[in-house]
Amino acid sequence: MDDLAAYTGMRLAYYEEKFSGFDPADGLLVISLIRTQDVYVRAREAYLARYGLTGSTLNVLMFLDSTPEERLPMHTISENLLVSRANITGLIDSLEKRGYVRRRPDRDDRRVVHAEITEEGRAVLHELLPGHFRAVEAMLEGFSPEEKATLVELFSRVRDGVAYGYIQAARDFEE
Amino acid sequence: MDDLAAYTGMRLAYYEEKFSGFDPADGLLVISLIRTQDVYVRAREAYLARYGLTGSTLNVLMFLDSTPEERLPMHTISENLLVSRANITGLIDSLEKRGYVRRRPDRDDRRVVHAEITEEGRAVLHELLPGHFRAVEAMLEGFSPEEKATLVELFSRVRDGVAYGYIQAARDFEE
DNA sequence: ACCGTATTATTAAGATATTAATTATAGGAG
DNA sequence: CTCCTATAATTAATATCTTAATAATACGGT
Repeated sequence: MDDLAAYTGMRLAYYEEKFSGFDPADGLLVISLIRTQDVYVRAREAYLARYGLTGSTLNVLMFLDSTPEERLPMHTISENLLVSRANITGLIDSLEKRGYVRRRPDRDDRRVVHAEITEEGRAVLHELLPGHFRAVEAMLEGFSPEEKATLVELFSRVRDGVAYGYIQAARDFEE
Repeated sequence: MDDLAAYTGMRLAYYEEKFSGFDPADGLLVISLIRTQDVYVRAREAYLARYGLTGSTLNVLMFLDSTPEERLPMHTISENLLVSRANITGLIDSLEKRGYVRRRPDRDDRRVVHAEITEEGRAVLHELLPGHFRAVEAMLEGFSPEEKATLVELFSRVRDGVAYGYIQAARDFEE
C-alpha cells in the first residue's frame, strides 16, 4: 500500500461505516484515477515549461500540426479538444503572439476564423516532441501490450459509466 | 472504437509515421487517462454545483470530516490534498465565509492555524454525500471486483512510471 | 541569551479556465 | 426581400490554481 492508499483508506473506512453500503473499493478507484492523472499532468507540465508551453498549448499545436487540412476553424479546435471557444481564442492569442500560429479568414463564411501552425510553431513542436514521446514510453515500459489494452478498455468503460451512471444516478437522487 | 479513439487515432498514426518508434498504444493510453478523468470530474462538478461546492471544497470538507482529530493545521491539509498552501488559504476562506469551517489558533505554535468543520459544514456534506456515493456506485456497477482491483493496481504502476520514467527520461533527453 | 535559518500562513501577481454577454454574419420562412 | 433565429468569435466578469514575496514565529548552535 502506497501512501495514497494509506491516506484514502482512512477516509474510505470512515465513510463505509457512516454510509453503509458504500464500497471503499469504488472510492479508492476514483481517487486513484484523479491522482494518477494529476501526477502525470504535473510531470508533463514541468517538461513543457522548458519550452514555454503548457499542456493546453501543446494540444493545440499538435492538433494543428497533425491534421491533413492546412488550417482549421476555431470552433473545430474547440470541439475536438473539449475546451470552450473562449478558451481557444485565448490559447490562439497566446500562440500567435509568439509566432507559432497564424489566424486566417474563411473564404466563404466571414464569421469563421481559421488557425494555422507556422514554421516556427512546427520547429518548437518538433524540438520538444521526441523528449515527450520518449518520456511517455519510459513511463509505460513496464506494461505489456495486453495490460495497455486492458487499461484503455477499462478507461472507456469508466467513461461510459460516467455518462450512463453518474449523471443518471445524480439526477434520480435529485428528484 | 469510440470517437476518442477515432480522433486520437488520426493524430497518433501521424506521429507514429513521423517519429518512428513511437507506439500509438502509448499515446492512446495517455489520452484515455486524461479524457477519462476530465469526463468524470466535469460530471462531479455539475453535481456539486447544486450544493454550491466544487471538487476542491468537497475534498477539504471530507478531509476535515473524516479525520479523527477535531481540527487540522492548514499545512497538513495542503500536504494531504496535494494543493499549495496558498490555495488552502483560499479554500478555507471560501468555506469559512459560508460558515462550513472555522479557523482556530494552535495552542503552542503561534504560526499555526487550524481549520475545523462546523455543524453547518457537516450538514451540507451529509446531505450531498449519499447522492455522490450512489452516483459513483452506479458509474462502476458494470465492473467486477477483480476489474476494479486491476484498474487500481495499473493506476499505481502508472504513477510509479511517471516518477521513475517520465521525469527521468525527460531529464536525460535534456542533457 | 542571541542569531541565523526554518517554517507557517497570508498576500500579490499571473496563468488558465468557465459562463454569459456582445458583435457580426448566415440562412431559412414567409 | 425581410425578419427571425442560429452560429462564430470575441470580450467581460469570475473562479481557481500556482509561484514568489512577505511577515510572524520557532528553534538550534554557539
